[in-house]
Amino acid sequence: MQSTVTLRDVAQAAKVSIATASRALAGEGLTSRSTEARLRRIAAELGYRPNALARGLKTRTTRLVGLVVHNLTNASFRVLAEVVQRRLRAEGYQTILCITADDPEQEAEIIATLADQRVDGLIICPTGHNGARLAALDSNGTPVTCVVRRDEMVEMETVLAADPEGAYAGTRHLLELGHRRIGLIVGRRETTSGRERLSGYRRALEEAGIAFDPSLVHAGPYEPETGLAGCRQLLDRADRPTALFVANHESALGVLRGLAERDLLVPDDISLLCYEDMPGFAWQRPAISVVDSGATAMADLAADRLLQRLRPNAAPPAETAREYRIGARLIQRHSCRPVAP
Amino acid sequence: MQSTVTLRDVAQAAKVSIATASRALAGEGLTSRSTEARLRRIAAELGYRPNALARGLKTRTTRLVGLVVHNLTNASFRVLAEVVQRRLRAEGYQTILCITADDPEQEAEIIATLADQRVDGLIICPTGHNGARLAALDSNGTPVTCVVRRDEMVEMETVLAADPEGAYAGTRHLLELGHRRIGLIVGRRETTSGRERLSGYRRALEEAGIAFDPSLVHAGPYEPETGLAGCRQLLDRADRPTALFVANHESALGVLRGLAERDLLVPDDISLLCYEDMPGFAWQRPAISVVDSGATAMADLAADRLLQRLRPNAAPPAETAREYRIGARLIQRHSCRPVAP
DNA sequence: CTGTTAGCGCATTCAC
DNA sequence: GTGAATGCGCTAACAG
Repeated sequence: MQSTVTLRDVAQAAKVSIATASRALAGEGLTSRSTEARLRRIAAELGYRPNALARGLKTRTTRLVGLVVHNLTNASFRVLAEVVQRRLRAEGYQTILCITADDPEQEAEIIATLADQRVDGLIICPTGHNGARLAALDSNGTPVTCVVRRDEMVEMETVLAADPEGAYAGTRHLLELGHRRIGLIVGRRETTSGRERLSGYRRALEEAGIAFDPSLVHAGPYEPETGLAGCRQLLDRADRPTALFVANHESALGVLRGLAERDLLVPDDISLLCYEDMPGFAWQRPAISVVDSGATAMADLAADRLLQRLRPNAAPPAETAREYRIGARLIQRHSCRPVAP
Repeated sequence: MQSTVTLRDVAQAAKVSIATASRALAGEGLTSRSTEARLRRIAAELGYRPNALARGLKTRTTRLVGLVVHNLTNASFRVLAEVVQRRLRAEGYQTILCITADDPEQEAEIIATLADQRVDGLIICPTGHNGARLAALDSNGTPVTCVVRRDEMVEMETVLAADPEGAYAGTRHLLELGHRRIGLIVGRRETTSGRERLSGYRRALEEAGIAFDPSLVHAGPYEPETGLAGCRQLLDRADRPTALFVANHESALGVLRGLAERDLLVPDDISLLCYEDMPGFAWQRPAISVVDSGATAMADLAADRLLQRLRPNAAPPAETAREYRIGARLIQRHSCRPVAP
């Protein structure tokens, strides 16, 4: 039992006022060299640690930031959590991780609680139903940075993947290999990524002069089951697609399963391209080609942006919130092959 | 700009003292029914939200708990993060998630920072090098619950998987299918799980009257590479094992890869059993049998234990810290088969 | 049942 | 360069 050594204890031990102690330990040359050193030593000996609550109450800054995501299963969120956490800690911030399950009500409650804790900032993948709350927070001086999804209701600093371009590049790649019937498994239209990836796919087809065939598209929730269902649906067609573009990342497992069910070999029988890289894809046999959406870069940029606005000096309130896009990259491995002539 | 409405604003608006306002909103019948209702209404109208910092400073309780894990890649940690987060939030606690990367120094810093924030409690998978700090925290009134790994240096409440029994059960299963040469890929001896799973494996062999052959064991860090290396090593033997028990969970990907390299079919050419279930295993083709170490149950129990000690009434300081074990379960899918006669 | 008074631990203004 | 005093927002005695 030793804890709870306060600034006053340090001051008493050093026979100075508590104010001096505070200044010495702040260490910005507000005290004499000697007392500063002395106080520092005594504080260390006593094991003094400033009470973050008291400090926060006084300074109105907690060095806490909230990170709000839908889950930790999705690879992007996982990367986001790890990267943001690390980046912020390097700058002396603690990360409070919260999970909304993509539920607006939970999200609302979480935002409120985070505000109660007086977090200094917030990085969030919004559900899209609490934009007003986020905007209020932001304009009250708590910077909010959105990631992965945009909240359509309101203008806010947002870091997104370049999904239209990524899906375009992926489809294009397949097209260049000679594929004409490309099945697409994608997220629902209600989500930014679902919509944007579909649009990239369509644009690539159009440019290639291929008519868009809605029956080649299977949209569904972000779950393996979607992949399995989509796979079956597409494979049951008389004119089976020669390539599958799995642009709903969580579906990949289901698609792999569906392909195995039909004893279809990748890439001999069918080409396979996925969206969003993850460790499993590279270890797969054959290793699966992907459009890497750049989760790490997104996380880093989100951290950068927030950190930037967190710095005391800066803070031009909002020259209209900017949107950032992280470019996608095609990573060719061994799951795509030219269509047989 | 509306924020920062304080208790005083509410009190003034209601023309009562700030203390009365506090009591009314606390709502434990310390005020008259009518004023309570009135204050509650006014507070809502004004959008009053208590300042968690001020409250924490006063009450010495923050409803913050720290969750410290090595990473978010490991399935157990992911489950831990999701479950603990959800369970605690249901009880009004926020979770501060921190990642140590299994590095004692980072861990030490994290523990200190968490203490600075005056977290009410801590759930941690310890590196094993900061036991003293954890013990100090605990005996200072901040309950600490360890999970997944035990800190050998010190007695503390700990929730672990029943790894010896799990490994025993898994090995036993393979034995009962007639396998005699069972390759084991496992974590390093320095880790609790590495040691314990190895011991379970050995015990099962002994009971079956089979001599332990160290060359059938490949121990290594928790990475896919370990699986690949182990797989190659074991498969290169003249007397190739007829079954592989992958008890270092992260290695599974590498093992799958290694098997594919050699064009070995599971379960026809070789049986495969993994430790720790994860979504991918069930979706694999063939679906992979596993010893489920019960990550969810562990997370729930850890949350239960901490919550229990967080309740105001309870707190018999420490009748010698207890250790809990979550039983493992064998889940049979389609990756194991009797050895050919 | 309600108001007054005192801090929680710290940073900071104002004197000296 | 240092000390005394003030208050951040809230809860908890202590009176009335």
